[in-house]
Amino acid sequence: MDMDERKLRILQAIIDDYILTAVPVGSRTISKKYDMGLSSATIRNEMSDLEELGYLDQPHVSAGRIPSAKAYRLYVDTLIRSGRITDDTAESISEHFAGRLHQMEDVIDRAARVISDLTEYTAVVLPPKGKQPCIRTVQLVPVSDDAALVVIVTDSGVVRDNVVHVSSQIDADTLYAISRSLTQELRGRTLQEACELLPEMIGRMKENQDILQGLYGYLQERGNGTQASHVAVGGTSKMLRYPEYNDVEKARNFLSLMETRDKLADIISTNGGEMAFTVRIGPETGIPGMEDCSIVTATYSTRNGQQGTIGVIGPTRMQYSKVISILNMMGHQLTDMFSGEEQK
Amino acid sequence: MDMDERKLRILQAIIDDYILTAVPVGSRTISKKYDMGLSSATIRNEMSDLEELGYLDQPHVSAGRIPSAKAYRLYVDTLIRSGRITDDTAESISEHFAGRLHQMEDVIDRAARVISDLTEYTAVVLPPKGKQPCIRTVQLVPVSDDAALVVIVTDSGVVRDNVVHVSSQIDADTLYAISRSLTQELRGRTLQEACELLPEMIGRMKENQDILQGLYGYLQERGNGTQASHVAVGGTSKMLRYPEYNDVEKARNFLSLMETRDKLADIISTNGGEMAFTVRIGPETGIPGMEDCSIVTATYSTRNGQQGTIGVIGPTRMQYSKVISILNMMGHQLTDMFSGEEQK
DNA sequence: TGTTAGCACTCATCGCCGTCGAGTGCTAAC
DNA sequence: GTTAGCACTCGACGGCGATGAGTGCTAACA
Repeated sequence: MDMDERKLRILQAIIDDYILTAVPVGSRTISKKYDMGLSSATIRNEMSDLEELGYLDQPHVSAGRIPSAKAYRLYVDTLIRSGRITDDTAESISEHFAGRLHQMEDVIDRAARVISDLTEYTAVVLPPKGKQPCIRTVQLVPVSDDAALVVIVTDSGVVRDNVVHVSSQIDADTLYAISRSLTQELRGRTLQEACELLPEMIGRMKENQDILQGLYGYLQERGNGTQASHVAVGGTSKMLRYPEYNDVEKARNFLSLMETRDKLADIISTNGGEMAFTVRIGPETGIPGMEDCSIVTATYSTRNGQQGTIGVIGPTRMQYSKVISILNMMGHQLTDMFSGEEQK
Repeated sequence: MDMDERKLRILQAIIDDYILTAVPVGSRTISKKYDMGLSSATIRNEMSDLEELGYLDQPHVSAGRIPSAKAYRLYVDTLIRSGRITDDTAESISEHFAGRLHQMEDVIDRAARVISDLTEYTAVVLPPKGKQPCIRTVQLVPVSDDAALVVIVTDSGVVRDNVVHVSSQIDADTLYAISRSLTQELRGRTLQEACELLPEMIGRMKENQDILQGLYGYLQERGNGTQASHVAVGGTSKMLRYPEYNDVEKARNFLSLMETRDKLADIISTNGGEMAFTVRIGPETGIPGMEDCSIVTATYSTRNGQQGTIGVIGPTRMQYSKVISILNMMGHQLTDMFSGEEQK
């Protein structure tokens, strides 16, 4: 026994229905609501076959069937292949970015909110990351009599930094001079390279050692781990709308996962990196306690090839087609924003 | 009939017990667990009086009593007056700030997490705000050939800024010169004043008009509203630990409130501003749907007198003494950090 | 050989009801 | 003023039968 056209149509109907209602779907429902021209008895036989094939599960003997992870997988794969992805929300997305957004974090936050609002699921957005950005300019700005701000501009166009920093009574012009020489020495290096280079420089430049020391300390910290710093999450509470999370215990689990941002970043960041989309269904996520969640992710990229990730977390019976289409749009939108002129 | 010493002691015992157990407390419990030297019958009479006085409520005839908002109010007031606030977590708090924190936002975030971890409730931290900070330095840093970054350092010691910005092919030295003259013109002004001043300057300086235009646009946006931008929240999901939020409906309400950061900021920011503490109990919060929440807030201040707020949101039967003591410590800690040397 | 009608069977859900026990209010005695 | 005793209330819990959705199987039909 194997999959034929009719089985496929029935499976499709079952999945569609289950996504809508979250209730185990029975043979009668299929034969009536989705006029197949078949009686419930026939559907029943087919459903029995589908169960044997591993596409359907039965919560208990006298309940309807629910799609298994394998079924969703098939569903999603054919969905993507057939390109059944609507574009009707296209302008809606760019509207949401109407106001000017300066900081990258603002963009990320906004994106998470928009995705969540459009999909009605929880959304996560990771900032671009990838090959280490190169330093373009280093500049010191006086903050108070004994502190200066270090601004490091990298070639990702996005400015990552500002650390504050002691030094004994230096006027603005001197600081500028120091900035110039720092820029000359460090331009084109990655942050890590700069970090390795600094000890030697500290030995060389005797004056202003304290500034360099501070810069060194800052870079060291920056290098280690804090990479996955700003994860934007939108619509955390939306998950509670779905009956599968009516259990308070489950809800708490989910929410505390959403709160530990670094774990979340790990989960969302697609290890592959090549693919436009990743859809992980239920157990495929590999996260204990998320067996009835699915995670859909897409990537966007910046001018210099860094990649960021956007993702949606929802119940396994998620509206995949809608979610994928929205992530698709949003990915393009973000890519445009980050590769276009920075002024936008 | 009025409040006497014994009634007070009984009320205290009831509140203590209810805070611990979240279960309506009966007369027998009081007479046995908190040896008052009184039989349950006597307690019963007193409880009846306390109910008449409005300090106790009865969910239904044959259940125990639960403290009313009025009772908590009394409890908190005597608590604060008597200074029953322990200091045992003092060093624990400063430990949590061991790693150097550069950005104000990092401090705020960390503070929210620490408060939440120590209290076991949801914590909210607002950044300092108050009188408009004055500009100390304006500096332009080249980002790419046709964009520059504006860094505005204010006297709050905290640097709030960076906007990116077009201009046609200017080299670093010219940018520095422009920065100097901008600093000269704008030093000591508030952001709003600067905003008003700019149109005139735009007329005067013919070259580099585009930079000024961009700066103007940025300041205008910055002035309007986006003040309450970065609210830090910690331990959102902690609220679900408490039986009063076992209802999914309630939980969702609460969580979506936590997600709309601007509303949250409104709620938390103490309008008085003078007081060290604010404790709003149940209906006192004035927020529909939060009748069984209490909000405790405290303030901290920065070097130049700006004030920030830290707060805890929990069930009305919150451990007020613990919460107040922790907020107290944390307030001092933050005040120290923001008024001390910036290097910390 | 595939489809369908019919039927017995399963099982979760719901409302009903009696029991249990915590807690109260009242009264009378100390 | 305090306490013991007692009747009473009422939510929580568990057992029970009815209900109904849904299945699997069998036999008849095209």
